[in-house]
Amino acid sequence: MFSQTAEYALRAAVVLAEQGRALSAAELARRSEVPPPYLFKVMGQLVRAGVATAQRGKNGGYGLSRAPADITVLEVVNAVDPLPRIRHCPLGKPEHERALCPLHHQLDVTYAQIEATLGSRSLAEMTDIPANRVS
Amino acid sequence: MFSQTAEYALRAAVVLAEQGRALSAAELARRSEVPPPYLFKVMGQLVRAGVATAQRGKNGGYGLSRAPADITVLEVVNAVDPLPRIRHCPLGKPEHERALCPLHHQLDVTYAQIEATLGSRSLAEMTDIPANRVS
DNA sequence: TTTAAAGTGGACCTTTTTATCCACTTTGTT
DNA sequence: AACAAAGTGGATAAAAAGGTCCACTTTAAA
Repeated sequence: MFSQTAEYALRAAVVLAEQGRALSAAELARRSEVPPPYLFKVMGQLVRAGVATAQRGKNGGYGLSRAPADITVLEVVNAVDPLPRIRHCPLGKPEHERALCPLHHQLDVTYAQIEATLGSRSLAEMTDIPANRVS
Repeated sequence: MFSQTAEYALRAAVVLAEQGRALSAAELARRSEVPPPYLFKVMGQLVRAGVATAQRGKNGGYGLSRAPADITVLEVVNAVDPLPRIRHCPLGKPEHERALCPLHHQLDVTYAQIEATLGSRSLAEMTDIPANRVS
């Protein structure tokens, strides 16, 4: 359901949130267990989406662009693998142009639910710090 | 998010629900706009999952194995592309063996939500018959 | 009982996703 | 200024998903 890339992006983001500081790609890859060469790809997407920051050159590394409490799980997922929404019936059906057919409406409602759920959870809540843990 | 195969399976199932009778593969493919050769693959999975029935030989075709009101959207999705659930932390972390880390717990909660939502909707509700339509 | 319609299963091809590698650029340190 | 650590971008490879094809079996009807 969620892609492997989304899983990697979330792991890396949560590690950065837990550490509270920038980490080199090598260290971030080790801690998040993301294949090191692939981590560059994933982090590049997070940087372009404005979720992470990259520092090039010696002593460089990756950090979060905002406080963990201000970054949602949804933002991370959307940076690498955007949650789809169904705006038009996949079948060309003209009678479904204005209102989706019941099936696609239901699927879209389901996507909207996922968006709402993940959009209401911050990276801070995903760290192992017990105070932040929510059911 | 939902795979193309799941989309095809749902379309075909809803068409069968709307027609209320068995349809040949050719006619089902046409009405559901699923690539005809691929429809065999998809329907084979629905048959094996006990959601659809196949009649071979002359005048054969595909039908639903139960009344549309007794088949959930979840069953159709699970037949071709099972909703994953996270039971163990994808990282080997021993400290997460008993309780998932907050991140994977949250992802699993999200999957559970999707299951609950799709499990509460029947194929009958996905037909274009207004009486059945639910927000 | 032959025939032709219709689904099955397996091999195969294509596209997308996942993953790797390397030449290049950036930048702190000496 | 030179060097080396560290991220970037593009080419490439491997694996999975999506899609096609065909020889085969089943079955109703003539």
